[in-house]
Amino acid sequence: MRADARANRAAIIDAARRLYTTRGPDAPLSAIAEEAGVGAGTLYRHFPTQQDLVLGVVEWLSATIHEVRERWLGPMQTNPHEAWPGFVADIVELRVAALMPRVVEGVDIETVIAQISRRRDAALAAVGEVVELAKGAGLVREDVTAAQFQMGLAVATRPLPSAASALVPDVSSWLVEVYLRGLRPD
Amino acid sequence: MRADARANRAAIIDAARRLYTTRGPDAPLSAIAEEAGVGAGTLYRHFPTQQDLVLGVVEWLSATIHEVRERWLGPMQTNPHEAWPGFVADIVELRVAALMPRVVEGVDIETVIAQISRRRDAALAAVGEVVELAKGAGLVREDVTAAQFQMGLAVATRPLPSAASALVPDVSSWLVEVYLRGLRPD
Amino acid sequence: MRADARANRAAIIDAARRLYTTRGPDAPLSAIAEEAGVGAGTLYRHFPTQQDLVLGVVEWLSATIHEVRERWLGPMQTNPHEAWPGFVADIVELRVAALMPRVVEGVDIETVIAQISRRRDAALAAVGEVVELAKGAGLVREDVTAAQFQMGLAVATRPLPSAASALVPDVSSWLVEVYLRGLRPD
Amino acid sequence: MRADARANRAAIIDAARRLYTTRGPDAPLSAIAEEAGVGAGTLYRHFPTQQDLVLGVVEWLSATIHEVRERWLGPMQTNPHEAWPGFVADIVELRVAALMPRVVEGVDIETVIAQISRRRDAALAAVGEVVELAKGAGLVREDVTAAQFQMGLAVATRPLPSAASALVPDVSSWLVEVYLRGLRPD
DNA sequence: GATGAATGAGCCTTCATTCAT
DNA sequence: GATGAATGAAGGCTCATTCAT
Repeated sequence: MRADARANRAAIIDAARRLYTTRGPDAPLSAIAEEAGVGAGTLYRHFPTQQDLVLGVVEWLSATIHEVRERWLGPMQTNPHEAWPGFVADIVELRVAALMPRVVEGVDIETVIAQISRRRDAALAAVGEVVELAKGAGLVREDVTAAQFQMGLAVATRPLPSAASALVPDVSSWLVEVYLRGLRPD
Repeated sequence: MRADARANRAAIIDAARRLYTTRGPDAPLSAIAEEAGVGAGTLYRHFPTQQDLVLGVVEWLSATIHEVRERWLGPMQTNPHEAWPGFVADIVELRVAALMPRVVEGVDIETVIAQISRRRDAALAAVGEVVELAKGAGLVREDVTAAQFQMGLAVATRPLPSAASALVPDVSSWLVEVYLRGLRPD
Repeated sequence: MRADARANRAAIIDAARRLYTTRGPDAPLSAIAEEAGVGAGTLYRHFPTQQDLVLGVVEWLSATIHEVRERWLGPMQTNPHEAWPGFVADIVELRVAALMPRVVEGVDIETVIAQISRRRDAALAAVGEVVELAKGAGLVREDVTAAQFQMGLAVATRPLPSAASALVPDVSSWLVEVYLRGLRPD
Repeated sequence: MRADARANRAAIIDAARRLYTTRGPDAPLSAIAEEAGVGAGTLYRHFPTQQDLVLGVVEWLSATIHEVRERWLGPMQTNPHEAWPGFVADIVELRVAALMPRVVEGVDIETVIAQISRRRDAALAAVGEVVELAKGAGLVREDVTAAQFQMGLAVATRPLPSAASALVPDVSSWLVEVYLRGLRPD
């Protein structure tokens, strides 16, 4: 039954990610369990504490960031000015920001930080490689760190309450543009 | 008891504003009542529905934005390059962003939008006057609207979970800098 | 200001009577105060406890029952068979039953009974006079007491939840007919 | 835990029925839960809305009415005059009336009526069979419907505030007698 | 005397978490 | 291992009652 368990684990992480993204950070655990197609008990078997679920989501995030980096490392070396917006778009697509609140809130931070950090550092290193190439191409100031870049992007793309978009259509992509422009050297 | 009631009303709005800013949009109403130094029933007398509380906070916000504009209109005419960062800092200080989720979420939007819009438009007009001066001084691109400026600032300064600041110290002010740089004409 | 106070007192009793009749026994005291056009404090000044309000309503009831008796005593002597249904209809109209739950529930019965009883006895005596005439005309069995008659009528006409009337239209008047028929001697 | 759940469900219905009968239609849900020996959450799992609890009680009522009909159908055929009061007493015993307010009030009537009606019609049909036998024996007028009979009985036996019985001892059974007498053909 | 604001207890409801099957 | 039922602690809200003006 090892295969079932593994599939369940993956389903739960995916469900958590989707629900946090679509329904916000207050999605009930029961909804996650249902979305994953498992019972509440199963969720707790796999992730006894919130930290564990957080860690699971972080693992998924880290792995996916590596995939993005794989995809764009070549293009960024060949033609950085053309590739850069595509890379950024793919990172934005991950909705890191939407996950962040749950990832960080309501959690014994001392405990989780240590567990997260390795994953996070690996992901940041992957992002950093691309950012370095962007610096080389004059797309990003020299003093910008990978962590700053990633965090800034996360903040800029945090989902807005739907009603906000009514006021300023497409804030998010406008803001990413402004952000990227602001990152450039003078 | 008219004076007491008015004081209580103001205390509740202030408490709501502070708690939404510090503890996030899920601050329990009981906490707001306690912070305001009133009973739960008093909160309900003044603000029977969430909309009413939201509207109260929006009113406070609108009034305060006008004060900020009063303060900076002169300096922006005299010496825009020096005044601009100070104006922005004052707007940031209002933590509009921290209030936004509650202002927009979990509320019968159709109903409240109409009531809010007049206040909001007035506030945006006030902000807009200053932004126009900034455009005149070459600090902001011509195609930026007051709504875009304000919303972008709000998103950039939305409070992060405290743990996030551990990773990138002072993200918010760094991000505001990047944002302002990105707003400039090429 | 004696006149004002008296008018307020009457307005409160009338409001209580109307609200208990229309909105049921759970009408909030604040609604009664509003219906009476006075503040909550005024209601409490006149009727410090529920008993007092109950007593007030009972007084109104007693007085009105006497009026009904005045109106029908003559006709019942002249032409009892014709007058009897009219008398019953007038008593039904008082909606004694609708008031009963509040009159009797949630009240320190030991205390209130003593205060009520004199009024009630007077009212029952008034009803009794008419009932005696009905007995003389062969409309009511000899062993029926005024209290039984009144209470039975009250029970038979207690207001039904509105949805119940959908099932059996006009239950109340049908039931009063059956009741009156059941009261007759064999 | 399927067995436990079923037992809990039954216990909740029984508790609701008993509390509505004894403490009136305003019995707090917490009291029902306690009486049933379950937590508040369990009550909500089984009956997420008031409609659901109402429906549960109606189901119990319908089933029990059928049992009563089973018990009396034979006797009513053999010896209707002797059986009739016993049948009526058993129906009275169900305290349908005590349940009625909750069954009908404070409920989205449009929604629940449809769900209830089948059960109710079946129960009325069962009662109707016995009533027809009573008509055949000259105990009930021809124009009385099963719905009228049942509703009249319900109204006549609705529980009185305890203090009312002090005035007229045993109103309920006296009233049922009068009611039955009133139902007879002239 | 009248007013209506303030209070706080109590009820309804949701949801994270545990546990029997 | 999986399931989903049970639990109980909050939180939202109402309303009887008190009290300052």
